[in-house]
Amino acid sequence: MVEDQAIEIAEIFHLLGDPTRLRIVTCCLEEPRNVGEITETVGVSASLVSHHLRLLKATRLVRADRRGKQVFYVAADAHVQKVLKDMMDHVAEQHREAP
Amino acid sequence: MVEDQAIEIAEIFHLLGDPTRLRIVTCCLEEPRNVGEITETVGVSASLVSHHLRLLKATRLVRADRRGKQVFYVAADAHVQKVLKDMMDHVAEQHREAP
DNA sequence: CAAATAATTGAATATATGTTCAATCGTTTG
DNA sequence: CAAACGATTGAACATATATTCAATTATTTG
Repeated sequence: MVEDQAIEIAEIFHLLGDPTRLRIVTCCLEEPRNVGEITETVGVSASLVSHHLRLLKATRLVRADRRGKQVFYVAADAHVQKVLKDMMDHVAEQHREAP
Repeated sequence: MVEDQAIEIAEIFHLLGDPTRLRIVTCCLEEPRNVGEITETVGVSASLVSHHLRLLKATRLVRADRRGKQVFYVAADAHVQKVLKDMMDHVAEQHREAP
């Protein structure tokens, strides 16, 4: 892996590496969710959600789509889903090894 | 995804979210590498490598194995490899969409 | 147009984190 | 046993980052 690749990939991992942000991404993984829904689901302030969404959008981990007063966010693509799935498998595996 | 899961998974992403640490993991992904080799490959001080390896070992992303004066580290399991592969695919996809 | 709703923004802050440097530990070897 | 080598540790520090709060922007609706 070259330096540039490492930096770019690390940047994405870093974004997923915050619990609040990870839950935000997970929340709009299957279907588009507006900020209100995300706020409720994740259980933090709309302001904080918005700050995090800005970062996620900037790195294209989510896409935004305004419909009237509301803005809907959805996770970028299938790769992110696979990454999350693999990671859940990893965690499950770890728990099996050391319960 | 429940809160505990999110925290645990985020913790792992967080570890992979630092370029230096990501390169350390990548370095010992295929076969065990001693700290000297890692230091050379990644191009940072042995001290820094050691600090990062401690974190990676604590979260079981790598395993340590001392052989004489040297300590060899190897990435934990196949899931990590898959996660990295999916993430590389994601980055490649992004570049295809917006070159 | 004014009020209401939904979301964003910026400043401020407390905390976390990556890195460096010097000292120390464990193992081998002369 | 002392010297050498490889790796780890702890303290110190500068920087980055998550969160809060108040103010502001967009959009709809009365």
